[in-house]
Amino acid sequence: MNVDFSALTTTLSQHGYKLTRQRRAVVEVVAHGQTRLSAADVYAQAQRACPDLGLTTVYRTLEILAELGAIRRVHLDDGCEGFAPASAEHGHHLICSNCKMTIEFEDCDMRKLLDRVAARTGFKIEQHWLELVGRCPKCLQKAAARK
Amino acid sequence: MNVDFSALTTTLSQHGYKLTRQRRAVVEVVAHGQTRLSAADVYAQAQRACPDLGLTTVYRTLEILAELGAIRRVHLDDGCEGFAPASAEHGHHLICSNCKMTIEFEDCDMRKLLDRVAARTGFKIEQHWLELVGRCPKCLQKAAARK
DNA sequence: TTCCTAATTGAAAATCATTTTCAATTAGGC
DNA sequence: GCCTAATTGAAAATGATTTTCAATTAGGAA
Ligand SMILES: [Mn+2]
Ligand SMILES: [Mn+2]
Ligand SMILES: [Zn+2]
Ligand SMILES: [Zn+2]
Repeated sequence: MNVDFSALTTTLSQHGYKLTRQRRAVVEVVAHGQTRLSAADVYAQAQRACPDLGLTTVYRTLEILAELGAIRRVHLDDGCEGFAPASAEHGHHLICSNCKMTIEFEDCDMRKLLDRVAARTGFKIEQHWLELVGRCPKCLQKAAARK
Repeated sequence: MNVDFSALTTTLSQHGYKLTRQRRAVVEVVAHGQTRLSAADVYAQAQRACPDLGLTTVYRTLEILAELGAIRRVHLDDGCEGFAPASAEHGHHLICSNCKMTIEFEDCDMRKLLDRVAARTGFKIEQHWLELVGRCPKCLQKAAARK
């Protein structure tokens, strides 16, 4: 389900990127991330493994990872909420509105919908962008128990 | 298809907001907007009707309009791209990747998709967030003519 | 209409996230 | 181990958005 740490570091070097201590630390955090992560989040977590990490490097590394398709931006109503691990080439994210836990899902059969909108508007649709927000099982359980 | 100017000003005052010259100018621009608009875009256009308009007021007014559901944020891969008029209570946007022309569409029958994801993940899905990107008819035509 | 007041305004300052710059460090091919 | 281009972090720059605050104003009350 999650991005694999060593697969990612391999990908990085295959693309000519050096495997620095800083990049490893960032990849480590991203690969095991269970929620969407802002640059600051990643910075805070990765610094434990790599105290002399700079926020600048976090930004730079996240950009590389996004380019490689290992992470994807996640948005909510009020703006960009950060990045989430992306294992699937074409995946979408499902975010818990309470704890922000984030899951990737792949099947998104929207052909009919897309065809309909294309026919009606005359657009040629190139990409779609879908995000779901809801309550994760844990948060549902907690809410139920509280009553 | 578009948001109605006078309907919007009425809504504003019904919600206790004063109808200032500045707000009228912003609403005017938003109501007739054919593309997604950033605060700076709105500022530039609205200033023609209201030269002493301040950017601060544009931000404040856009926030109110978003609250009232008259506009909706639009995102692209690389971040928040601004606001688009939202006439439908539950609508989504279709954006031309070339000219940024933006159209709202309402039908989004995703029940099956949502049910499937919910069943698989255990999430209780509360909202979905869908955006389509493609080429608008005009841009398609131009591209075809160029060959 | 005129008055009054709370809401609204714009300029300037503050804030906040992100990007750029640049000199020092370092990964990894040789 | 050496060398060099890639990488790094601190600090400065940038750019968008928000806050502050004194002056203005819309619109209800008289
Ligand atoms: Mn999809
Ligand atoms: Mn929908
Ligand atoms: Zn949760
Ligand atoms: Zn177009």
